[in-house]
Amino acid sequence: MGHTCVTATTSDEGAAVPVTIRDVARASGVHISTVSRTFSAPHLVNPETRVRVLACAEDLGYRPNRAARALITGRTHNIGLIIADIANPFFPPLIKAAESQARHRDYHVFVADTNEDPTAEEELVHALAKQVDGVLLCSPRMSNSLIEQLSREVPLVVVNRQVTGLPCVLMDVGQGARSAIEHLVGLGHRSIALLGGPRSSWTNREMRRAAGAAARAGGAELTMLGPNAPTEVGGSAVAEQVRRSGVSAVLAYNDLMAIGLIEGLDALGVRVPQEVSVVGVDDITLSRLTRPKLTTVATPTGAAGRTAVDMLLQQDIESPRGARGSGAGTALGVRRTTAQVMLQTDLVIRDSTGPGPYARPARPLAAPRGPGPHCPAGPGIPTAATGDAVAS
Amino acid sequence: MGHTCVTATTSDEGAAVPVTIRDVARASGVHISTVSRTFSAPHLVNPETRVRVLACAEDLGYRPNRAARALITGRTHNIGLIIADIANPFFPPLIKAAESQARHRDYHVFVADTNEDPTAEEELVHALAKQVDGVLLCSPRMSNSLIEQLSREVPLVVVNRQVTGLPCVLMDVGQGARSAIEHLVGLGHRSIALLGGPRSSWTNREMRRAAGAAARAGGAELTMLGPNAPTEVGGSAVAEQVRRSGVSAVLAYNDLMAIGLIEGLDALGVRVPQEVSVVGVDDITLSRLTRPKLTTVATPTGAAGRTAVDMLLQQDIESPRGARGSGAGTALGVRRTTAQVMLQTDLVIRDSTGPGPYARPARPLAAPRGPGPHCPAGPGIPTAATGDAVAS
DNA sequence: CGTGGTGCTGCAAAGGTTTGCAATGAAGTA
DNA sequence: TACTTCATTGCAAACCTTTGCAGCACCACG
Repeated sequence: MGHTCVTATTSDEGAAVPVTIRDVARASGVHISTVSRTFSAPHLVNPETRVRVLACAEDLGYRPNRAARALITGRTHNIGLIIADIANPFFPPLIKAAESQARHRDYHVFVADTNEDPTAEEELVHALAKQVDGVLLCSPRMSNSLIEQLSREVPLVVVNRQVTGLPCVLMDVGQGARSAIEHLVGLGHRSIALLGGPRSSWTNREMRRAAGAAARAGGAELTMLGPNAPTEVGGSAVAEQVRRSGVSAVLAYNDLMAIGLIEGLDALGVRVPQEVSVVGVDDITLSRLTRPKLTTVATPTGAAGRTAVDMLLQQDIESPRGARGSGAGTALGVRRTTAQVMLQTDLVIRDSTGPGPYARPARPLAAPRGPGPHCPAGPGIPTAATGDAVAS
Repeated sequence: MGHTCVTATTSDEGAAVPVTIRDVARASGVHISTVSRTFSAPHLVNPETRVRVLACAEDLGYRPNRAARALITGRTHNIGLIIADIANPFFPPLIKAAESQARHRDYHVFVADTNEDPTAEEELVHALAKQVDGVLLCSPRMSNSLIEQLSREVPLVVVNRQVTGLPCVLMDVGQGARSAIEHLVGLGHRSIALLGGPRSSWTNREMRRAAGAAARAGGAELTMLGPNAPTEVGGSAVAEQVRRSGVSAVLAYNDLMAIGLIEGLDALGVRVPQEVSVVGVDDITLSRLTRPKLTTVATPTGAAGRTAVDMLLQQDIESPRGARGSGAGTALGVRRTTAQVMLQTDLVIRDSTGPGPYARPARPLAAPRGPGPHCPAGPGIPTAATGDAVAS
C-alpha cells in the first residue's frame, strides 16, 4: 500500500462564491468604474467614496481578478522563469535573487522545471506566453533558432546562453576555466581532464574552448571526457575513467560533478588532492561543506538573476504588448534594445587542489596564488545597456 | 565593476503582433466560434473546415490566449506550488513528481518560493488565486487558521501539515522518528539529542512528540536542541553544542542538518559514527554521497507530490468554480471531500550510525569499542519537556 | 451672468475567448 | 410531399476589468 488514509470527510461549506467588482459596486452604491479606480487610480476618486468602497471590498473579501485585468491592460505583472533542473543547487540562488528583484518591481515570479528536456522547454514557453509579461530562459537546451522564434511570441531574456539579437546574461566561464587551468598548471599539473556537461550547453562549449586554449598555452595536455549528466551521479560515474586516464587534475563542468567525482575516486582509493586535484564550477554552498573543501570557479548567480529581471522589465516597459491605444506609432515595429551582459567569475581556491607531478619543490604550501585573488564578487547591479549606443 | 557589456544593439523587428482568433477566422473565412470549436471541440466541426482552419492558424502562428479562455471557463489548467525553500533538496523530487503528474492531466505547475516567510506565503496565495485552479501548500509556515481562511479563496491541498477540514498529504515522520530512536537504542545509545527544525513546522512537532515517546519507552534520555535553521549551516552551527552535551547519538530534523552537523563535528575532531552516531531525515540524494553515508529516515517525497496533485484535481473537477451555468444546484454549496493521507516512511541504515556506549559486547560489527568516551554515566542534562501535552 | 476650470462619477466599449441557442441545409422517413 | 433528424455553422451574450470620454455640480473669475 504505502499509505494509510487517516480521515475522509465531506463538508459542504460554500466554496468561495467569487465576488466581483460588480458586487462591490452594488454594495457601496457606486458604478463599477469607480470601484476600479479606487484600486488602480485612487487619486481620481473622492476620499470619502474611496473609504466606503474599500470598506465594502474588505467586507466582501473582494480581490481584483488579475486575469481579467491582464486581458485589457496587456500586463500580468508576472514573470516566468524556466529552469533546466531545479534539483541543481546552482539555480536556487538565481531564483531567489530574481524573485526578490521582481518583488521590488511589484512582479511575481513563476518557476517551471524542464528536466533538461528541450521539448518541455518549448511547450512551457507557449503555456506561459500569455500569462506572463516575459520569460527568463535559464541554461536552455533548445536550439538558438528555436529560441529566436519563440522570442517573437513573448519577451525573452536568456541566461547562460548567447543568442544574437536577444538580451542575454552570461557568466564568464571562459575566464573561469582559464583561471582554473592556470591554477592547476601553476601547481605543476601537466595532464588535466575536462569533465564535460550536457552537449547542448553553451557553458559547456565555452569551457572546452577556453580550457583547451589555456592548456595549450601552459604546455599541458587536456583530455575531454563527456558529455555527462551534470549531477553528482554523473561525476561519480566517471571516476573509474578518470583514474584510468592517468591525469593528475580534473576540471569539472560544475560542483555537483566535482563532488560526485571526489566521492567516486575515494571509493576507488584515490585520494584528493594528494593524487588527483579537482576543480569545480559554481561555488554552491555545499562546496564549502564537503571534505576536502572544493576549489571552484565562483559564478555570480544572484547577480545574474537580478540582472536578467532588470533587463526583462526594462525591455518590457517600453513596449506594452497588446495594449489597445496603438494609434499609429506602435504598429510599425517597436524598438527593442538587446543588451548582452557578461558577468565576471572568480576562482576560489580551497582544499581539493594541490601540487602536481611537476611542482617546483620550493613551493610554500600556504598561499600560492597566480592571478588576482578572488575579490568578493560585488553584487553591483550592472547598469545594463546604455541605450542605443552603437559603439561599445 | 563586476561585469562587462559585450554588445548593445537596437533592432526594430516587429515585436509579435498578437494574432487572435479573429484573425484566423478572417483568414479561413469562417466565424470565430468555428475557430474556437476547432480547438476546444474538434468533433463538432466539419473535417474539411477543420483542416483549413488549422492550416490558417498554423500559418499565422495563432495560439489561444489562455487568460481569456480562463476568464470564461473558470479553469486555467494551472496549479500553483508554494514551497518554503527551493534551496532545500528535499523539495525538487516533490516538485518534479507533481509536475509530471500534472502534465499527464494536462496541467502546468508554477512553483514559487517563500523564503520560509509566512507573509510571503499569504501574499503568494492571493496572487495565484485567480491564475491557477488550485494551490499546493508545501510545509507551510503560517498558522492553521490563516490557511483555512485562504482556502476559501482558492482550492488548497496542504503537504506536511495537518489542517482539519482541508485535504492534507502527510508523511509519517512520527513513525520515522520512532524507528530512528529504536535503532539507536538498539545500538546501545542511551543519551540522544534531537536537533529541532523551524518552530512553526508540523514535522518538527511530530518528531519531538514521537521521538520523546520512543526514548522514554527505550529507557533513553532525549535532549532537545533547537529550533534551528533547517540547513547545512544550521547543522554545523550546533556541532559544538552537541559535543558539549555529551550525547552519543543525534537525530536531526533533516539530512541537510545532519550533514552539516557531521562536517561540524569533524572540524572539532569528533568522529562519526565512532564517537557520535547521526541520523537524518529525508534521504536526499546527497546523503548517499557524503562520507560517511548517512543513516536516514526516507520520506516518500515523490509520492507526496503525485498524491497532492491527484487530490487537488479530484476536488477541483467536481466544483468548477466561477462557471456561469449555475442555475440552481451549484449555488447552495459544493460538496468538498477532504481526505487526509498519511504516507509511510522507512529507516535506511547506512554508515553514520554505529554501536553506542551500552552496546552488547558480542556485537560482531566493526571496530571493538571501549566504553563511551563521553560522560558515560553522568547525564547532567535533563530531558527537555516534551512540549504541548495537548493531543493535537 | 457667462465662462472656464476642476473634481468626481457614470457610460460604454474593448480585450479574446467559450457556449447555449438558433438557423441552415441535407439526408432520411413516412 | 411533408416532416423529422442530424451535422455544421453563425449569432450574441457572457466572463471581469480598464479607460477614454462625457456629464454633472460647483467654484472662481471677469
